[in-house]
Amino acid sequence: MKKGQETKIVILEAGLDMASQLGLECVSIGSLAKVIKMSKSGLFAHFQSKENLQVEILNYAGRLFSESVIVPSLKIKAGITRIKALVDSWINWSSALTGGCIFVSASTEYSDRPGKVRECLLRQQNDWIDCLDRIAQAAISSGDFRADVDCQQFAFDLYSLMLGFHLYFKLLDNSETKKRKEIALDRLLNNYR
Amino acid sequence: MKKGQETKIVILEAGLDMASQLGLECVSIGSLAKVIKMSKSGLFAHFQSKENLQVEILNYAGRLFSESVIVPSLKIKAGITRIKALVDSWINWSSALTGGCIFVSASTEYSDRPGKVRECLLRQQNDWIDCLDRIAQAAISSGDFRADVDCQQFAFDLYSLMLGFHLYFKLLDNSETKKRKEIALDRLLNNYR
DNA sequence: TTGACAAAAACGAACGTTCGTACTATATTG
DNA sequence: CAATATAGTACGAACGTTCGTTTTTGTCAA
Repeated sequence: MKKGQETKIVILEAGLDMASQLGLECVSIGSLAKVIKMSKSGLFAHFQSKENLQVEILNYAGRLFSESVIVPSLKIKAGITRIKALVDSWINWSSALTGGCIFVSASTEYSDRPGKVRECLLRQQNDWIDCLDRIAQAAISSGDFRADVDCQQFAFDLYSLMLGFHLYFKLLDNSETKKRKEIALDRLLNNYR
Repeated sequence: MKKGQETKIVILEAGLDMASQLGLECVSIGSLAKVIKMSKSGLFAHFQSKENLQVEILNYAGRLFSESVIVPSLKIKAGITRIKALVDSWINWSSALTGGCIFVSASTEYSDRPGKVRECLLRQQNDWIDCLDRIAQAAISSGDFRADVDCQQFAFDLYSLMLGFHLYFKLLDNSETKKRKEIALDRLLNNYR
């Protein structure tokens, strides 16, 4: 790999970390350059604009999410087992980040900020919901879910649950959060069985 | 009311509006002053610091939320009727804001930002969860909920549902969101009945 | 393996603007 | 007339971005 690509990865890694703590909008080129000990202008040259940097951080996070959450769970037998594994790796993903999940924070940050960042995020979120839909379909095929299950409703229910978990876990630091999540998930799955 | 108090309300109103679109951290004193057509320094004098401004915006939002969501629903007969009314006014609350719900965005913004703003937000969120808990307790007393219902779990479930609704509604602009919410709410209530 | 050389990458300085905050002075209010 | 409220000006720092220069890298001939 060429030198420039290596540097870019270092930048994106630090950028993701910073975005997870402060939000994408507060990732400043100056502070990011300071963290990885390079010059503002040298860093800037890799992206040509702050907006591009933000989009690339988001895409970098998307690749990581795919690698550590989606791909592994698709290797597991379809159905409830897969869904539970997915939830586990999903939680690990957001726990691994210094701050909160970047997709959660970006979703609130950019719901009213037109531009490339918002468009990128929207694409990612819709893809993710489609992915959840397909996982529910596979659960129908495997016989774990009833045949008449509304897969888009499943996606909504599961995503909602994870958002609740994220709030309780990251902001409120509630000690019973894992238990709450477990109960809610069991109830959710029972409703579709 | 004194002149200063009137001005302060104008500021907080505009500040809440801006915070709902851009997030509390991006409410700048300069841009806010421009919006309400007064000088930066004149506006600043009301708060002595940006942090105080943010805290006051949050408390202003809290008072509004209490007036338009909590108080009205407590006037309704306890139980399922009250809960449904609460959800309705909760949705109206976040629809009325130009951007998203300020509590949702602030929750992700300040989960890793120590300071007065975070402390204020934490207090509000814990109060709100306690409020949901008491509403569930009242539903038990009224006979709508089973006696063994875990009220804190109810709070978690309902808050999760609302967070999902908020994401679908504000970012994804999903046309089926209201239907999804309705289905999830009915299922939630049935589980506690 | 080395030396030369072009391409790529990183740098430092500066641009104009905005940030939050601190002062002092002028208007407005009670 | 005193108290309160608003305006004006200035500050140092940080913002994103541009520029020209220097350093580092990869390639190819010797």
